[in-house]
Order: sequence, then structure tokens, then C-alpha cells
Amino acid sequence: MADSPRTRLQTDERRAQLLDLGLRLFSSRAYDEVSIDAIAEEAGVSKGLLYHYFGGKRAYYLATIEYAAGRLLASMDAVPDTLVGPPRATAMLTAYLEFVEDHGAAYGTLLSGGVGSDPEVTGVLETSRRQVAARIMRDAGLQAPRPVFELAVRHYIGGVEAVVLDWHARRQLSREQLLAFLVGQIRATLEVAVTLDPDASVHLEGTPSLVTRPAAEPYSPDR
Amino acid sequence: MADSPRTRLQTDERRAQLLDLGLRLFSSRAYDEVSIDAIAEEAGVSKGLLYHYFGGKRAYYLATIEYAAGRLLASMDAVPDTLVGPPRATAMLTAYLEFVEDHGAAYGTLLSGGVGSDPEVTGVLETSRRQVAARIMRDAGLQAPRPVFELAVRHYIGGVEAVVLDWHARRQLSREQLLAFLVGQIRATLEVAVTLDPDASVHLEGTPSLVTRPAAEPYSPDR
DNA sequence: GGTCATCGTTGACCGAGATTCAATACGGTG
DNA sequence: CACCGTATTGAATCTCGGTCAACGATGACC
Repeated sequence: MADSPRTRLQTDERRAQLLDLGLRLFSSRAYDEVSIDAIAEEAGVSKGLLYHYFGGKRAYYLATIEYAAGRLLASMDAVPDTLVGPPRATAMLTAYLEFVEDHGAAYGTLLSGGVGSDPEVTGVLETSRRQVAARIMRDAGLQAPRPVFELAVRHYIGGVEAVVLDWHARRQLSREQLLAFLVGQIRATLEVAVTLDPDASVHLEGTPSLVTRPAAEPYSPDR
Repeated sequence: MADSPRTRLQTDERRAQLLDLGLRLFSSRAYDEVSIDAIAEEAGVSKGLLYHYFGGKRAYYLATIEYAAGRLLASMDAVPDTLVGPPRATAMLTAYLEFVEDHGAAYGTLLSGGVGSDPEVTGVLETSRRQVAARIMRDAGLQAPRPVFELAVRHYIGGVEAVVLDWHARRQLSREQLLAFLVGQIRATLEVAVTLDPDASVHLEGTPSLVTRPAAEPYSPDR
């Protein structure tokens, strides 16, 4: 905190320190409620240094998001390979929920809003989502790209983000209920995808199947 | 465009003009890429006038979102009551898609990002979503508040937003495929909810049912 | 047709905060 | 202990949202 004036650090150290701080600050307050001055002061560092390390405020924010997304993905990848099927899904989602709980509003501020429609920001988020989607695809046993399944998984992830955000804000349901829904939902979503793309080879083994007639004639809208 | 200096309009006209402009501007560029000066110039009006009509930039943006959300909801409510079941869902979703196509990036910028974590902005969006959710609940025949179903519908809406955004950006699938998925998905989602809350009375009649054993023992996660 | 009040409208001004950059000094090296 | 590379500084600048007292178009009233 109260350093001697001008403490000189290794580039990596300083960068890491600033990213941790960014994660903390942008967790509790919105992008434009956090001024560069505030960040600099909190870090015990001059304003100019932030510009030296990152190109500007926007870029700093972007780096913070990438950092956060990386940590989230890492904690999901920490789930052991031995787990498969619904227990695996449960473990992945638990890791997700824990990240959200650990970082409080960070999740909302970082992964769900922040600067908003800035192309670069949404780009980082989209990359992160794509990586999560890849995990899900892999665990479902899909190899080749299947547009319908990509659609389905994208829907699922979007839903998870919305629901988790809501759950975090106003705990209507228990964590167990939330998990039960989300685990059931991923299966159901993949089953809908199978209905529309019956040729894809997915393995949906695992306890709770809702489907008994896999490839019913797909419903097609008027026109 | 090149008006005589100082054109005086009725309050309502001017306000409507400014809202339309806002919708157009915030559609193509992000919130803080559009300066008050730019808006004023584009409108052929002084900066001060914007402050007269709306309290400030944030409030102006907020009003624009509310305006857009209102139009979206209105177009969904234009679906005739005579349609029920999957055709109704299809019609609602079609209205949704048409709104998105008509307003191009507006949808992405306004309903999916914008200022981001600003409480008021997310509040407006959340209100809008809640109204859509209420439509879905009604159409599903639910009366009393059912937390599990609220969760499920929130998931669905979140997924729809994500998927439609993606679809609009990079047309991977045909509109028909997208609709088929989304119509199948709402049913599947409600079925998952029924699994977790079997007492709720929903009517899921309509062509494509995936369920044959409605209330299987719900899967419960470890711990 | 002229005068007057109303209020839609203006534009110069202010302050906060993002960005720049030439100067500074810390820490390792000889 | 002097020196050098570079991490670090902070004052100057610029951009942009926000304020406010004055202006003038419109319509009412005589």
C-alpha cells in the first residue's frame, strides 16, 4: 500500500499485479465508474504506468477480461477426465458456479456486460464461449463440425449465463435445483439437436433420458 | 438535413425524431463511440436540446432502449390469439426474428450490450425479458409463479438471444432450421422443468413431444 | 396587423477524466 | 562507485459530457 516512492518491479510481476487489481475493481464497479486515476491510486502507481503496460483504459479492461476468462476455463479444465456423463456435467457446472461466487459481481460485470457492444470485448467473450462450447462438444462425442449442434450448444451456454447471473443476483432456488435443471437441460438440448440432425453421432448415455423415440419426424414451421 | 436555423417542432415530434435517430445511431456504433455532439449534429439540433428532452446521454440511451423494447414486444403481441401451440411459438419467434432483421445491429447493440452493467440499463432489459417470459408462461398455461419454470424460461430466453445474435451475424443455418430448433427447444425446456416440478400444470399439447415418461425420477447431483 | 408571453432552442463555457510524452530515478552490471 | 537501460513519473493536453443564461419562433389575444 504505502510503498516508498517509485518501487521498481519486474515487468511480469507488475503486469500480474495490475491484472489482479483490474479483476477486483471491475468486479464491483462498472467500467466507467472506475477512473484511471482510481486504478492508479489503488495500485500505488502513476497513471502513466497503466498506459505503458496496456495501451489505454479500454485495452486494460480487455486484458482483464481475457485474464478472467482464462481463469474460468482453467477451473473448468481442472475437472478430472475420469468423470463422464451427468456427473461430469455437474462438476463442470459446479466449477462455473464457484467461479461466479468467488468473483461476485465480476462475473456479471465482466462476462455479461462491461463495455457492452465493443467489438473487441464481445470478441473476447465469444472466444471464451467457443472454448466452453468445444468442451461440451467433445464430451458429447462430436467430432466433425455440426451447425445444428453448434446452434444448440450456443443456446445452452447463453441460457446458462442468463440463469446463473439471475441466480447469483436473487437466489430463488437452491444450488442443487439449479444444477439439476442445467444438467437436465444440456441433455434435452442435445436431444433436440439430434432430432434435427439425426445423422450426427453423439453419445447421450447417462442416467436421465427423456427421449425414447430418437428421430421423430422433425417439426417444421409453416412455410 | 440542412434546415433553416432553429426549426421549432412539437415536443412529441421532436422526441420521436430523436428516439428514431438514437435507435439508428446506437444500432451501428457502440455507446461511447457515439458522442453527444455527433448525435446533435446528425439531428440538426444543438447539444443542449438533447439535455432538454432527456436528462443526459445515459438517459437518452435508456429511453432509446425502452423504445426499442416496446416496439419488439408490440410486434410479438401482434400475433393473433387464434394461433396456439407450436404454430404460435413459431409466429412469435418469427416476429422476433423480423425485428432483429429490420433493425440490423440495433438488436445486438441495444438488447445485448450497450452500456453493459449499468443497473438501469440492465433493469430495462430485464423488464423486457420478464414481459416476454410472461407471454411464454401464459401460453404454456401456467398461472401461479413457479420458480423452476421461471428458471427454465429465463434459460430459454437467454439462449434465444444468444442464438439469434449469432445467427444474425453469421447465417450458418436457414431461418427454417433456426425456427425448428427454437420451437423444439422451448418444449424440451418446459419438459425438463416439469421433470423437476411435476405438480405444475402446463399444457404441452402440440405436435412434437419428446417425452413419453413424464415424471421420471429427477436426476440429483452428487451432494 | 401588431404586440406579447411561452417555451423550444441555442452555443459558449466548465470540469472531469482519458491520453501523451519528455523527464526522472531505481536496480542491476562492470 | 559510476553507469546504463528501462521502469516509472506527473504535468500538460485533449476529448467529451454536462450547464446555463439568452435567444427567437410560434400562436394567442387585442
